[in-house]
Amino acid sequence: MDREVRVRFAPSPTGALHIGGVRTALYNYLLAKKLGGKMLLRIEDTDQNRFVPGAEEYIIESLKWVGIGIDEGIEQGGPHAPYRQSERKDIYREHALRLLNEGKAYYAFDTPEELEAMRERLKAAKVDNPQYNSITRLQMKNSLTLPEAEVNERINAGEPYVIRLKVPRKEEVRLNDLIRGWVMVHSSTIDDKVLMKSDGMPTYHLANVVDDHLMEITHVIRGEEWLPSAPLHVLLYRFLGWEDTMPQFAHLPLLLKPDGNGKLSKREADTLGFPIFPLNWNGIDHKTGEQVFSQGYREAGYLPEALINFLAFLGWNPGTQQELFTMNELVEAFTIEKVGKAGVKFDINKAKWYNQQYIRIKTDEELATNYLLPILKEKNIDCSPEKAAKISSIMKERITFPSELWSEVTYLFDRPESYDETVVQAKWTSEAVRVIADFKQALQGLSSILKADTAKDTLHTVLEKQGVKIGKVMQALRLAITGVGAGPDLMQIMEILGKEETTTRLGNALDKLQDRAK
RNA sequence: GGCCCGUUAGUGCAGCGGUUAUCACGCCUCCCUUUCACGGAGGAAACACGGGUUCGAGUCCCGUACGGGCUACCA
Repeated sequence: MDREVRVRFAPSPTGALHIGGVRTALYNYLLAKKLGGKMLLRIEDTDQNRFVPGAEEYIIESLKWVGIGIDEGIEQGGPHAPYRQSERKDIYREHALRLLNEGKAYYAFDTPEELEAMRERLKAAKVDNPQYNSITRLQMKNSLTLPEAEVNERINAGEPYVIRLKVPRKEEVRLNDLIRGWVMVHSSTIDDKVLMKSDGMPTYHLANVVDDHLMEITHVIRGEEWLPSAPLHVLLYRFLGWEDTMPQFAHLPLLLKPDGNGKLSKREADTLGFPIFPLNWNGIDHKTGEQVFSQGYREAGYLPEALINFLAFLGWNPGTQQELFTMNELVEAFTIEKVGKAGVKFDINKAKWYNQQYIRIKTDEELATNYLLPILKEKNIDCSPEKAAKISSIMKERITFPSELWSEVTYLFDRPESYDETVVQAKWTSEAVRVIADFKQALQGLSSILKADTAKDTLHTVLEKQGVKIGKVMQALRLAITGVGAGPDLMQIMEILGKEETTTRLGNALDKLQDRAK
């Protein structure tokens, strides 16, 4: 029974794609590629109340950005189209009816109020887990308790109804999870789940099982929140006669809050100051109805390869000591058995570290054209590609986000207006002033272009002549040129600034700070 | 409450019956250096607890505690 490996990522378009969803998609993708299989994207839009316009496009764009390729889905089509569940209603209905005819499901007419009353009644009677099941269904309004004639009458009259699964009273349901091993659940703890809602849409459970079977899915990799209902799904496969081709299940540990307890939420991410969505998202809050904006990882300056590497290591580890993996290397190294079982606390620091690593392996030109130049253009600052590459070169080992290519060295584009007071007080000495004055003169006497090497030689000549050690003046010199006390190599900065600009700045500093020397 | 899943340093992990318990992030110290970073060398820091099984347990079993998930005509 050698089937082609087929996995799916099946999000609901109820809003932006959560970062945990990206990880789930990633693990699916890695497994598919590792095993030479296919990755499908299926949109599970069966809840009409929670449907959010734009969410589907957002999901697609997010996956593209991080580099998770889809083989079959709404964009690329495929042999099992449509890949949007709302367009497959007839298929689900057909299967629900089949279960009905075979006595494995039944119609139920109970109103929400009646269901609520039933739960209240059971709670009052100290029942641990109030549910619609093999016992309680006998007291409810359904095709098991009502005469057939009445059932038909109600349906023909257009009365709302749902179709429920007739879960057996006493049965052990087992499933062998790829990550957790055997999980056993007694059918008495599973209730008679609704399969078809009164609006004609299937619930997740039915649609999921039907589609996974029809789409020939071999591995279901999803979040741990689905583990409790997995036995129900096993039951559905059995009732539909599909048990021999039932996919293998793997339930991923959840992403938890960095501190405290609970699963990672948007609210928590907001207060801790890191993104929860891959891309910027403009949406409306379901509860308040207000317009809300969330910054995405992309816009916050995270590189997709860094995000992927970080996410891959949240709950998975290759067992070696390699930390940096390209997508292809991840594919190569991935095994589902190496996925951990415990919930994972989300630590944004590690993501930042990965970002640094990936920035550093980019070429100066890449950094310049993809990040620095666009920023400068937006700020209306003129800069040659060569100069931008040079700046990238001296900055890339010092930054976490590409935006810092500019923000950390704004003095390369604007002359300092003021000087860091603490540095002035500590380092602006009369000795330094003498050296800077001489250095300025020497620089002016230089012919043509200023290179870092010549700047250094020139400085040393002055230093030697005056008998001053370099350590005594460097900070002051840096202050004069940049206005601040720290930054990349000063000689490189002078080269970038050029002779004219450097000497002008030295003159300015000498002027402005002339009374401050100690 | 009930059901299910889990528990190695602050965080992410390695370990798959016998190790001085691995590596990385973060933190601290020192070195390098014109500063800050980078880099290098060190350091502090963990098997939740209690019972078993075994010559031997972080590794297997049971219990407790703690954490998480589910408990909808949401996914």
